[in-house]
Amino acid sequence: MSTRFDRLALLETFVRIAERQSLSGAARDLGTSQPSVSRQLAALENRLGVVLIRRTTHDVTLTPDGLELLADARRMLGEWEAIKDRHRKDDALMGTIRVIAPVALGQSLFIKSATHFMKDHPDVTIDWWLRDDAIRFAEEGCDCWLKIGSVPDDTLIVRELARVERLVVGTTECLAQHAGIDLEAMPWLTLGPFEGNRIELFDESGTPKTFAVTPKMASDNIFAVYEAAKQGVGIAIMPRWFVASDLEDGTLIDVAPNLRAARLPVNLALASGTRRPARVEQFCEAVQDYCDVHLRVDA
Amino acid sequence: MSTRFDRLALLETFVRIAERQSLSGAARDLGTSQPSVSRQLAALENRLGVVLIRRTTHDVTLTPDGLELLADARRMLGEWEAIKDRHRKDDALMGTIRVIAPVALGQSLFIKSATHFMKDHPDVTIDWWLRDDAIRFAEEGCDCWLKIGSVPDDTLIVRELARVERLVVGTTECLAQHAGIDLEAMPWLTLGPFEGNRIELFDESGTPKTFAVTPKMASDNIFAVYEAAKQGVGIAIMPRWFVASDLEDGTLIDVAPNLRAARLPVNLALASGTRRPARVEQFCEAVQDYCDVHLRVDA
DNA sequence: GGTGCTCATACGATCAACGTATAGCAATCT
DNA sequence: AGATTGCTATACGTTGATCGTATGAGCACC
Repeated sequence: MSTRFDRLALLETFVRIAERQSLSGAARDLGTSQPSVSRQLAALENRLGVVLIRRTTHDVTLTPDGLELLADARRMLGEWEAIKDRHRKDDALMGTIRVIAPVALGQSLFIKSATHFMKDHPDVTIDWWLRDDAIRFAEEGCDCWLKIGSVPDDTLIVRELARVERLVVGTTECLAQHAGIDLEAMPWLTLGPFEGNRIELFDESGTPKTFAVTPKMASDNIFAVYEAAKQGVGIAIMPRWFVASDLEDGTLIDVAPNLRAARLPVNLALASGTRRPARVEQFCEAVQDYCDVHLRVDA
Repeated sequence: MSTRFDRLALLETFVRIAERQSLSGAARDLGTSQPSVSRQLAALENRLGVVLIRRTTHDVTLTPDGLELLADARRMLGEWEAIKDRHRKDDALMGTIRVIAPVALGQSLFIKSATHFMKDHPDVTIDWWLRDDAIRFAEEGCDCWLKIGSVPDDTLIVRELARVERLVVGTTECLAQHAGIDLEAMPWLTLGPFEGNRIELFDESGTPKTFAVTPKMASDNIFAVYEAAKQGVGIAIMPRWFVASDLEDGTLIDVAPNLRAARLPVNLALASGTRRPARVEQFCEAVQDYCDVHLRVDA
């Protein structure tokens, strides 16, 4: 019974059901009928001898077994894609890439890399989700996760893209206004997630110096901090790439050229598995190349 | 057209064809008809848009694309098995495990581990191939490769099972016969693949001493060397596990207790991939456990 | 040159998966 | 509370893809 389904298709509809949290929704996505989806799910469960999805009339939830399968299914489907891609002579990529990136980086720096990539590959769609909270990689259907700082999930493959240099910047007006004042006593603009009221900077030799500051403004949004700094409200620690043009035209200046904040690693995480679809692989390379140019360690 | 085949089944028949080097042979194995196999292969080639197997009337050869696919296909099929196994509540393993082992180890030490495993799991079949020559892992359909010395293929996952201690042994008669003679001048029985006419031994401090010997016998078979040593023909370097019982009952004795040959690593290699069938995983564990008991570093 | 094997193609037959239609059910709306 | 809407599971007839059998063609070995 039901031994004639395409097993990969079964996994495909299962993943779709899990993502849409609905059988009929998945059917619409897949361009088929709801009974067909229902049958396929039943067939998969029969083959594995496990209930994957607990379904009430209005609700659909994955069982622990289903959750476990979800990651495996996604990986296998990716590998099949990779097999297909591998034998394509023309390198016209297609399909969709799902990326999760931190908001700040995702709406400014990396989006440029992504748009370049889409221009180069017209048939590629990118799902570009910007989120700062920790993600559960196994549950989200994500091909590529950009993250600042370490990646907590050790089932993922991690590639370090860069370690961004961070420096203290402010306007000349602001500095003139507080001339002669200790760095610690300056009006600081701090970024929530990475700094508290204690700021640590390193001199050329790498020895740390901590400053206990009372921030004039604290924000969880780097653009807000950036704007405030440009308005001359205070000084802030900013990544060099973020303020590179401002440093060039003098809008902002390097307040403490001999002091630097700790470099923040920017990582790229991928689901494990030996092969990935060509579009994912090439996208990662493109991001990496972009970082090598725009986030180079000595830039 | 032909979009209704089970893609994994397609891969399955492809692998079978590649292994049997024949369409009709694969058909016999799979319990189906030859035209069906022919159609499935054609369907797979159509889907990938590549010729996988060049077939004449009497000969069947894989194209480079086909060879490339072979490894990927095997991995994917293994992962599907793993998915199935993972959800089996009963831990009754089944299926067949293909193992390639060196002749000497495979016919004596490891075979015991394998038979134990088969007793524990009645529905598991083991293909037990003993070969000393280098194998092309990608081409052979092998789940688990036991090997002495390093594994040349870096696409494989390698686990070191043990580093076997090797010592110089001989009979008391043989020693008495050549009493007072230099170790170098003794009648040596050497094992081709690992020793030439220059033998290197290490003292307790680990400093090497080389001996230029003229072997009384050289063989590529450790059992031949072993028998010759037991007959008192000469002295030989033997792994401790191989002669453990002889050392206990005095049939052979440790000729140079302060000298040891270099420990030989025994490795277990697996095809890469994130998940393997439960039977493979458990077999590897069983082998590992067996080695920990019978090949422990200090034994 | 015959024989034995190979793989590819042609042709009905079968049967599994499809879509449509229906029943049952829960939550939300009126 | 009753009506409505959306959901999933089952029943049923149909379709069409895959199947096995039969056949054709080609190479190798005797």
